[in-house]
This record gives sequence, C-alpha cells and structure tokens, in this order.
Amino acid sequence: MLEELNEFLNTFQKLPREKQLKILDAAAEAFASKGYYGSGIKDICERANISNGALYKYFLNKEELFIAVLDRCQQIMVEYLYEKHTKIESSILNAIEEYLKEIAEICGKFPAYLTVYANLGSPNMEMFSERFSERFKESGKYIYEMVREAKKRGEVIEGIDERALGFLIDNQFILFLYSMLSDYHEKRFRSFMVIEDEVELTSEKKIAFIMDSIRVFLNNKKEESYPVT
Amino acid sequence: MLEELNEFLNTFQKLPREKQLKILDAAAEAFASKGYYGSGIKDICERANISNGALYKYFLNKEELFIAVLDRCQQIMVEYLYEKHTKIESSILNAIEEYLKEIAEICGKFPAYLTVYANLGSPNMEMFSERFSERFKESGKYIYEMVREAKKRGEVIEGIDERALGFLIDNQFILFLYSMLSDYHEKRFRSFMVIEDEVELTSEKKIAFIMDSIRVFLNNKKEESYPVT
Amino acid sequence: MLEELNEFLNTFQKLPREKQLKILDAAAEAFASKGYYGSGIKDICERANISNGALYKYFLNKEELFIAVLDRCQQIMVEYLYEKHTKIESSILNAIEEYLKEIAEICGKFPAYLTVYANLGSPNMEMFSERFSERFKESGKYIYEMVREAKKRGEVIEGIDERALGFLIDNQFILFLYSMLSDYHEKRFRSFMVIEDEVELTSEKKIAFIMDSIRVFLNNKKEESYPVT
Amino acid sequence: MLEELNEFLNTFQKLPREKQLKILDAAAEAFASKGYYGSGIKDICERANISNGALYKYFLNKEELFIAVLDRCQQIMVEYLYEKHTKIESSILNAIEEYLKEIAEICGKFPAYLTVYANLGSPNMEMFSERFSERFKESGKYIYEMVREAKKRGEVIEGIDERALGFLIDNQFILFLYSMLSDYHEKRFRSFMVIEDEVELTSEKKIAFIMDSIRVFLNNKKEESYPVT
DNA sequence: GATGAATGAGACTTCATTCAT
DNA sequence: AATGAATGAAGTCTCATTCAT
Repeated sequence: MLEELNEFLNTFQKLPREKQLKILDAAAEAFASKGYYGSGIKDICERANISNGALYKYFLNKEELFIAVLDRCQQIMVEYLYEKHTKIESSILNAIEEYLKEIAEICGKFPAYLTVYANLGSPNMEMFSERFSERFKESGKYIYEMVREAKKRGEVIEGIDERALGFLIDNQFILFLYSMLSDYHEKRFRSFMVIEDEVELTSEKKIAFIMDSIRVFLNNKKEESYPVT
Repeated sequence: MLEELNEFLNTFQKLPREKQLKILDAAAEAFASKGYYGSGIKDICERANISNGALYKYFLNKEELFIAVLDRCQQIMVEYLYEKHTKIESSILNAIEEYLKEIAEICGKFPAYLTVYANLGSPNMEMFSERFSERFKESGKYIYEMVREAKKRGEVIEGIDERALGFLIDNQFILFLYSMLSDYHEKRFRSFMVIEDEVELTSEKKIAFIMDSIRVFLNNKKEESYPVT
Repeated sequence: MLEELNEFLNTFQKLPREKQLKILDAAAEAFASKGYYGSGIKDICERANISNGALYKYFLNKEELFIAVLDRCQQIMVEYLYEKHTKIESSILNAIEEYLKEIAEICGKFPAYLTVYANLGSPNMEMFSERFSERFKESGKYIYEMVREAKKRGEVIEGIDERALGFLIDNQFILFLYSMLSDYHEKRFRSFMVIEDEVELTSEKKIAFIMDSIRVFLNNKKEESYPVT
Repeated sequence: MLEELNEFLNTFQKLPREKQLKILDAAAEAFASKGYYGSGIKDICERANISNGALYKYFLNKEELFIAVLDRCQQIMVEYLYEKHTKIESSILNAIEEYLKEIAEICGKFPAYLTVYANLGSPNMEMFSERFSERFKESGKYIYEMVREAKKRGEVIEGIDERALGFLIDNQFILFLYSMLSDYHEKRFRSFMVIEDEVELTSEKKIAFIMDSIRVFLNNKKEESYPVT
C-alpha cells in the first residue's frame, strides 16, 4: 500500500516544480469554489491542462489529490505565516497586527488554498481534518507563548488568563481569515463595522477594527494604533 | 417560475406539520453529515420514510429542499435563540453566559440544523448564503445594543468601541458554536484550553473558559464567574 | 447486505417475465460472445433495450447480473435436461441417446446460456464456478445410478466399474455439449470423424458417432443403433 | 501489415532466448489467471521486468502478444507431448497411460501455458482458436493410428470403430487435462470418483480411474492395471 | 533500442430528476 | 397526491497504446 502510494507520488514529484504547482493550483481552485464533492476530476484536469489519465498517474485517486492540496496548504501556511512570526520583535500589539497583515497577504496570494484549508472545519470534512489536527496544538502553543512573553514585559493588562487571551486573539485571526474568503463572514464583518454594501471594505479597515478591540487588553495607548485610511 | 415554486411550497405546507418536520429533519441530518453535494435524495427520502417521487411534489429540486432546511434553521435560531435574548434582564455578563448556554442547548437539540447553518459560512456555499445575509445586520445590531446598554450601566470598561466589543463577543459565540459542531474547532478549543484528548470537554467548561476572557472588559468581579465543575 | 441484494432482486422480479427474460437473454448473449470481462454494460443494455441506469435498479452490479444469468442457465438445465431424464424408461442406450438429443435441442434453443455455463470451466471463472459446484455431485450421482440400474438389468458388459463408466459417458456428454458451442471442439469432432470442412456436421451425425463408441460397453446389437442420415 | 508484424517479431527474436521466455512466461501467467480481457499490459510488463514501451517494440499489440503465447503453448505441446509419443513402444494400454502421465507432467511444468491453451476451447476465444485448428487434424490422426495399430495387434476388442474409440480416448485426455487446470473440472472428477474434498486427489489416482474405464475396450487383464496407491 | 509518462476512449457506477401508474 | 421504476448525463477510474526523451 505504501509502496503503491509512493509510486504515484514519485511520478508527480519528478515533474518540474512549475507543473506540479499548476496541477495543485488547479485542484485548489476547483475544491475552493465547489468543495470536495462538488468538484470534478475532469474540470481539474482542464484547468491544469493535463489529460484525465495523467492525473491518475500522479495521484491514486481524488482523495489523495485533495490531501496533496491540503499538504500544499499547510506548507504555504508554514512558509508564509508561521515561520515569519516565531519571534516577537517588538510589542505584542505590533506582532498581532503584523500577523493579521500577513494573513491578508497570503489570502490575496493564495486564496484558493486558504479557502480549502478554512473549509476543513466543515463538519463533513472530518475524514480529512483529522490528518491536520496536529497543527492546532502548535498554533495554540505559539499564541500562548506570545501572550505570556507580552505579559512578562507588562504589555498585557492584569487579571486575564494567558490561555483565555490567546484563544480570544486567535478567534480574531480565524474570523478575519474567514472574512477574507467567505462572503458570509465578510458580510458579518460589515454588519458589525456598520459599513454599507457600496463602500469598499479593505483588509486594512478590518485590521484596524480588530486592533481596536484587542487593544483594550493591552497597556497601550491609542496613538500607536493602526491608522484607518 | 415563482408560481411554480409556490405550487410546490403549497403542497408541502398542506402536509401535517409533523410530516413536514420529519422530512426537513431527515434532510438536515443528511446535509449535516455529508454536505450538500455529498447527500443523496434517495437517502433523504428513506430517512423521511417518503417516496422518491413525493419529495419532488414538495420541492422543485434538491436546491429548494436545501433552502427549506435553511429556512427551518433560521426559524429555530430565531425561536430558540434570538427571541429569548432580546432583553438583557440582568448584567451583560449574565446575558452573555445565558446566550452561550442557549447555544449549547440548541446545539444539543438540533445539531443537524445548526451544523447546516454553520456550514453556510463555507466558501462554496455562497450560492445559498446570500439569501440569509439579512440576518447578520440584525444579529450585529442586537449585540451592539446589548453592549451599548451595558456601557450605559457602567458595566463595560472605558476606552473600547461598542462595535468592536460587540464583534469580539460575537466571535466568541460563533467559534463556540462551531466547536459544538465540528471536530476541527473542538480540537482547536482543546488546544487552547490545554485539555488532553481523554478528558471530556463539556460545554460548561468551554463556557467558563470563554467567560474568563470576556470578563476582562467588564467591571465585574471574579466571584460572579461561572463555576467550573 | 442481504437486504440490499434483495432490494435489487425485488425490482427485477416485479418486472413482467417477458422483460426479465429479455434482459437475461441480452446479458447471456453478450457474456457468451465476449466473456465476462470482455462484455460491457452498455452493450447489454442496448441489446435489452433498457437504459443504463435501469440495469442498476435490477442488479447490484455486473457481477450480480452475471450470477443471475448463471442462475437462469442452471434453471434451463434443470427444466429442460435433468428433470426430463430422471427415469430411464427403456434401455440405457436409448437413455443416453435421448440425453444427447436433448443436449442438442437446448443448445439450439439457448445457445448463449449454455455457452456461458460451459465457460464456467475456464480457469479464470473460478470466482463464479464455486457457487455451482453443488450441481456436479448431483450430475455424477444421476449418471452413476443410471449405469447401476442398467447393470442390474444386464445391459452393461461385465468387468467395468459403474463409476468409471459413468465418468466415461459423462465425458462424451460434456464434449458433445462443447462441440455444439465452440468452434474449437467442433473442429476436434470433425477431425476424429474425418469430415471435411465443406460437409455439414449435424448433431445427428455426432450423436451417431458417439453412440458407436458407447455401444461397445453394452450388450446391445448394432441393428438398434441410431440411423445415420 | 505483414511487414510491420515481422518488424516486431524480429525485434523480439533478437532478444536472448532467456528474456524472450521470461516475457512469454509472464504473459502466460497473467492470461492464465485472469483471461485475455482481464489481463493488463502493465501487469505483464511488471512480471517480465520490462518497461511498458518495450513490450510494444516486441509485439504489435495485446492480441499479437497473446498469439505469441499460444505459439509457445503449441511448441511446448509438440516438444513435450506429441514428439514423445509418435511411436507406440509397447501396448496401447501402456501408451495411453504414458500419455496421461506426460500430460500430468507438463501440467506441472507449464501450468500457465497449458491453461491458456485449454482456454482456447472457450467460445469467446474463437478469434484466436481458428489459427490453431490445424493441430486437431494431426492430433486426431495420431490417436487414430495408435488405435488402428493396436487393433492389428489384437489389443482392441471387436466391434468398435477405430475413429470412435480414438475420439473416446482423446476425450479422456482432454478432460483429464482440464481437471489439472480448472477447479470446475477437478470437482467434476471428484464427484465421479466419490472422493471427499478433504482427501487429496493426486494425478495418479485420476489416471488409475481413467485407465479402469478404458481397459474395458482392450483385451487386457486386470492385473496389468496401473496400481492405485 | 528502451523507457515510462502521457493520452483519451471507454469501463462501471451513481444520482437528480421525470413519468407512467 | 403518491409511488417507485426509468432515464441518461456525468462521475471516478482504468488501460491499451503512443511518443518524447
């Protein structure tokens, strides 16, 4: 079984990186717009400009293709998001803002992958999400550390548990991310910000709005806040 | 087209309420566990104990059936959640806690519907979520009002925008809801709470954890907090 | 699983007998001419004049369809062959001749089914032939009985084991059957009978040829033999 | 077309004999176990340890490969079976027994080839069997001669046609061969011999059983029979 | 000559929808 | 109004064959 799996992976990995990415991109776009069950192999092959049979040379089946897309998702997250933020260089406030900006940036760069990844939370994706549950522990730990460090430095107000604050901040991250990808959460955001449909809602505005709420926990002054443009 | 649609709706609405609900429940369960594309009409009919053809007397097609389920979702939300909480009877802290408890309760009562509803946020559900965007304005407004009232009563600490705080609180609600329905968000919760897989994570514990983070904004004393059991 | 299987069978059995047979006939013809793996569902459906999907309402899959054809084969064999010959009315010689004639007749009537049945002996059909192995014991027993009775009546020459003789006779039956269905065995027959390709080889001639060899075992006189026409 | 075919054959025949046989063996094994339609080129190449493309340098297509296997079958039959038995060295009884033993031996040595060959009799193999029909005339002639010689020597009882007896004997050969290769015919054999499934049925026992039935035609005494072990 | 990736027709099967009863 | 058989397009996947290297 594992050998078999490798047989396919090898064929795929021998491809030029460019072509690999084209295929994964095509799959990610399909899965992002129609979901796993709604996406068809034929459609993906056409997007990737490869033959139907070729795909089955690269991946055992649709499921394995999807997992390959998820792996690429994770790789993107790690490369563009986590690795850049393992160290808090200045204040936690800045760190959070940077993190949000980074989320906005990778959502702009890889919307399809991020969408697929975000969709892992859907209840009928459990068969796939189990594979990636490890990551949560990491993510939780990272934010917890960030908060703890900040507390030591006196940046966090008294009387709040590090874990609870971490969770609260991560919730902002998650829903900010969702709002970049899903119309539903975008509208929810608008609703709270009281912004009309006609007015453009840039990610900068969203970030500023989030920072406004988070700043409360921190011993920071308003003037350092992110300027709303 | 609209007449046609009504024709179907009428046939459905002439059914005894009990049978209507049986059909919607069956559909909700299917959609919840397998998603829109993954669910089959045949499966739904079998769950509902009606014939394949009967369903097409009641609904124009799968899409309309799904929308009917979504309508029922909203109805449940309104009936069991929003209507119960239009007035803040005591402090905002209590109100929030009550709201979370209510969420936990209806998740226990109607897990399938809530799951379907929660999935509307999935990016590939946009074709359906548009119909329900109205609700957000309501929801946002309600929480905003709640916060504003609380602020007037001096329950909220200084220097925080009502809307930002409302958003922050609603984010807790949303992700609490998700954690009741999706394994993915459940695990995320555990990760932040640092709870081992073997230990049961009751909704009471989750609520207490959330309340811990929220209390910070409020001029409340710890002793009123939700008792962790 | 069994319920599921019944679900399909029921749908099929509700069909008018005529339509049932049309479908089985179509399948038998396809399987007979191209074998199990070489035959396609589409081809079968076209022969039977039903839609592709209909077939899957009647049978779980190609395998079950094939088994249904085999069942019909057996039914034909039992109805037209075995039931007619449970009693030896006159001499064993006549019985054998009658049996051969009967084989010729059902080969003319149901060539496809007989062909499918005969093919069960192919080594790559073992997955199916196991189901039908019971029949052999019957068949062997029946011929054994026939020979034993004949021996009692003094029709069989001395010094031959009933079982060995039964086997020898059954071999003639089998290869006579094969010669009606397969070009290969037909040619083999011709070769031994020394009949040119241009000359027609009727089943009567084959039977006479076989009877010639069998008569030796029996205390019969030549003049009673089957007349070669 | 013929030139083309030769082009392929030449390429194949230039290979070292060992490699040729490895390829044919691999193909024979595949065809024997899964039949012509059920066998895949990929599988055969893997068994033969050659590349997919190489096979198409040696053979025009799957069909020609199959024919090459059949040619090898015939070659084996001629080399190991026919050529050894062109002369009756002692009595016909011994000759037959030797022939049966030889069949058992080559079935043990080349089961795959023999199986493929035996399957030529399947009705859906007619497209291939035509090519090999020549052989039957030879085979028939050979056995006919054997019987005629034996008759001259007074080994055969009176009143039986040489051709009919030849056919009868050949039938024993054929079905003995089939019983070595197919479960179906093995079971049929057991049924007539009244041997339980648990008891091993060696080829020696089968041969003894067959000899018992054949001996009747011959002016032989029981004591010369094949010893049942 | 050899390789093995690529092709695409076609295989089996499912399923939303229609329709005769 | 209800049934459930029928439809056929479309889905996933396989495989004999071709072709660039």
